[in-house]
Amino acid sequence: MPEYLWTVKFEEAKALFIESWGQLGSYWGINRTMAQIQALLLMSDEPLCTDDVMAALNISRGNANMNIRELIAWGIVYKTFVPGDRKEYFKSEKEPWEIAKRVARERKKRELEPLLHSLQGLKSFKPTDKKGRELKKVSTSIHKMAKQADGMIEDLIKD
Amino acid sequence: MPEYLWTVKFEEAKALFIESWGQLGSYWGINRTMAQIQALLLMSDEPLCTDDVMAALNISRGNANMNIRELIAWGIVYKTFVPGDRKEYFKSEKEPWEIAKRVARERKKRELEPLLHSLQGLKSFKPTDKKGRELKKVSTSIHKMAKQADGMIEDLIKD
DNA sequence: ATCCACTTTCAATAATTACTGAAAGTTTAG
DNA sequence: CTAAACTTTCAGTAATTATTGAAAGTGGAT
Repeated sequence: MPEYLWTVKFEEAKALFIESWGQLGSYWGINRTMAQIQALLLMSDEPLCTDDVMAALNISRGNANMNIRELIAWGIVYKTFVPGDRKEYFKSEKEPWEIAKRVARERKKRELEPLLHSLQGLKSFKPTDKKGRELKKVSTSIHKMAKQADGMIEDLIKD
Repeated sequence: MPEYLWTVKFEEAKALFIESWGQLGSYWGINRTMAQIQALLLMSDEPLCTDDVMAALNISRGNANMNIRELIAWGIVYKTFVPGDRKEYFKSEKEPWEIAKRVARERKKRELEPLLHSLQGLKSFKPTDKKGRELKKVSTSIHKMAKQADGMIEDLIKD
C-alpha cells in the first residue's frame, strides 16, 4: 500500500477524533479549544510542549497556555519534563474513567455545590400564603433532588 | 408580623430561586433565560402567558417566545388553555425526576449520539504505525466509554 | 372581507466569551 | 550579573451567542 494512503487516513482519523472530542466538550461543560488540546494530548504517545500544541491546532501562545493551565487545574493533564530540555511538556491522563471522574468532580464543585448552597438559604423562608407555599414546595423538592444528585456523583467519584 | 416582612422575603426567595436555577442551566446545558423561564413556571401554581413571563423576567417578546418554544421542544413545558381566553398559557412539568430525565434524553440525542456516530466512523481506520496504533487505542477506549455512558443514560431515562 | 388579538420571525444590536500577540515576568546557564 | 529560553499576563479584538422590537403572519369573530 502506498504510504500516502495510510498517511491521509491517519490524518483524517486524527482530525475527526479531535473534532468530535471538541464537540463533546460542551457536554462536559469545557470549551472547544480546551477539549481539543486534551484530545491531542490523549492520542499522543510522547508529551507535547506548548509550541507543539500551538502548531497542531493553530492557536496562539496565550490561548494554548491558558487552556493547558486550565486542563492541569482540572487534573486531567500533567506537566512532565523531558531530560535535557528546559521546556515544560504535557501529557494527558489516559484512563477514560479517570478523566470522567475528574470532570465530574470539578463540575460538581463549580456548579452543583453553589446551587446547593443557595437552596440551603431558601430553607429559612417561611411561606405565609399560597404562592409562598408553592415556592417552598418546589424549592424543597428540588433541593432534595439536587442533594440526591450530589450524593450520586459523590459515590461515582470517590477514589 | 407586618406584611412587608414576608412580602420581601417571598420576593427574595423567588429571586434567589430563579437566579440559582438559571445558573444551574449551564450544568444542564440550557441557556440562562430558558432556565429562568422554567424556574418561574415551576414555582407558579397557575399557568402563565407570554406577557407574564416578559414582565417577570424583563425580557422581550421575541426572547420569551423563542425560549418557551424551546422548553416545549425539550418536553419540560406544556401549552395549556385558560377557558374564555384566546391567549396561550404555559406550565412546567413539576416532577423533578421527570425534568431530569427529559433533559438527559434531549442532550443525549443532541450531543452524545453525534459523538458515537463519529467514533463509529473511526472503526474503519486501520493503523499501520505507532502513532496510528496509539490513536486507535485511545479512540477505541473512548468509544467504549461513550457507549457505556449511552447505555447508562438509556437505562436512566427509559419510561 | 376586515378587524382584532394574538403569535412568530428575523435583521439589527448587545452581551458574552474566546483568542491574539506583544510586553512583562521568571528561571536557568554561563 | 546578564543573556537567553521559556512562561504568564492582559488589553485589545474577534467570534459567538443571546436579545430586542418591529414587521409579518395567523386565525377567529363580525
